[in-house]
Amino acid sequence: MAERKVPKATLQRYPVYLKALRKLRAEGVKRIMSRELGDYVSIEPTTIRRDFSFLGNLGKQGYGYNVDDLIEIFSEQLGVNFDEKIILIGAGNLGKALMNYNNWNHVVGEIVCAFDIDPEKAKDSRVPVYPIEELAERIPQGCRIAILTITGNIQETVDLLVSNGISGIVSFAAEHFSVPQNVYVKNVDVVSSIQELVFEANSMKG
Amino acid sequence: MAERKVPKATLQRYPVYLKALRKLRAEGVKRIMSRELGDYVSIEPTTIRRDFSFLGNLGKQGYGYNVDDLIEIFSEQLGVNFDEKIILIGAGNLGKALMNYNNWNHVVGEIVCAFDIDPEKAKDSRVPVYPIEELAERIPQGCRIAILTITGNIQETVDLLVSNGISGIVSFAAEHFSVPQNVYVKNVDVVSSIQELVFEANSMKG
DNA sequence: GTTCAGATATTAATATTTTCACAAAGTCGG
DNA sequence: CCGACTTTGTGAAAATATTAATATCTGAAC
Repeated sequence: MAERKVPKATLQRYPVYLKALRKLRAEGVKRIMSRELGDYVSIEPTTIRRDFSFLGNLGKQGYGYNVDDLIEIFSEQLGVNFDEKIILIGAGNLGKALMNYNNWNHVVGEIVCAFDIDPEKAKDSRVPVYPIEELAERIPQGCRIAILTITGNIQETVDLLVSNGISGIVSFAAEHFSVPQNVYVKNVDVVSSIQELVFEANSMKG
Repeated sequence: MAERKVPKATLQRYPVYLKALRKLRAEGVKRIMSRELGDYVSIEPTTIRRDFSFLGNLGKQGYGYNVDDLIEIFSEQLGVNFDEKIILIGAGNLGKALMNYNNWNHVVGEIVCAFDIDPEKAKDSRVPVYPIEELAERIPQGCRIAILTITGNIQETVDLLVSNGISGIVSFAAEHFSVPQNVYVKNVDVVSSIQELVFEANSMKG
């Protein structure tokens, strides 16, 4: 029952659950039922139960789920307790905003250091900023995940990251790039998001 | 053949195509086949052809697609030529970074103005920042899309936006909120994205 | 104890999305 | 201008994902 492959669609909802559960716990909720949680995050209770079932028998019939237990399991699964070391590529406006993002630690590891073509321009940052050429020597041991906020030389930079062991990239880059099969990319792209919304809005009108 | 409802999954790929096509054009590519484009963006050629088919007969048999034509069509569909007026809610670190984001204009409209609880703190910004209470009177004519970068009072703020005609929200907020059926929300969440990557990375290991 | 209401876990049914397979249509070299 | 070749567009099949239905389990009340 556990250990089955988690569907992609399900995986995308896990962080939503974790966020909601944390919020609920902060409000003092100790126990929750799939229906309540469903109302809270706008997801069908049935979908929630199935999503949970991939991680084991998390609930009890006639009772629901223990909020603390769920948080622990999801935290584990989503890397919160692994203290993931993350590097940031690009220390411009956006990069700085990400470095200063509070609530970052203890949620999904931390940004350990940053790299930029011009490290001087980001002197007042919370983590060390190194020149991009020093990536190979400066990259932390076991680092798998990079956040990309640069605007030029994307493909070249991505190739460099991949050849240095990065297997997950969160990209803010407007430009497209290619990666090998075993590397995962999540695009965090405001422009694309807006484009989707515009398309939706326009098809409503028609 | 056109005018059929575009599936959600397809819609999410349109911005990917547009980005890739722009890149290809910049490289001098005039014409492309679904297989090539598929290699480029890691999407099956068949999927690409079907995605395209919702917008009409864009290609020619035995030839492929004209890159310029595709770009024009996608730009149109995704609002690039509509000069969409966008408002920004929250003028903190992230909000400022978004305002200063270059390449913003001519890609999907522009941020016209911002709103914040404390407009004073963002005096040096590129667009006017108004107090959130003035939203109703300051919101631009025909504005449909808002970017949300605030951390508290989410639901209340969202309700205000919706009641003032906003039908699309790009949210950077960590917290979940509810919207009516006819309002679309795209969540842009770095932390969630990283969590997904960590989960993937961990299931690779296992 | 025993019963019963209530909620999960899971099987079956439905809906959506992707892929296959191929006819139709246009290209391009000669 | 022809005809072999290529690539699209699309119905049908397969694979995924969601929802409905049901069997099963829990815990509290009596």
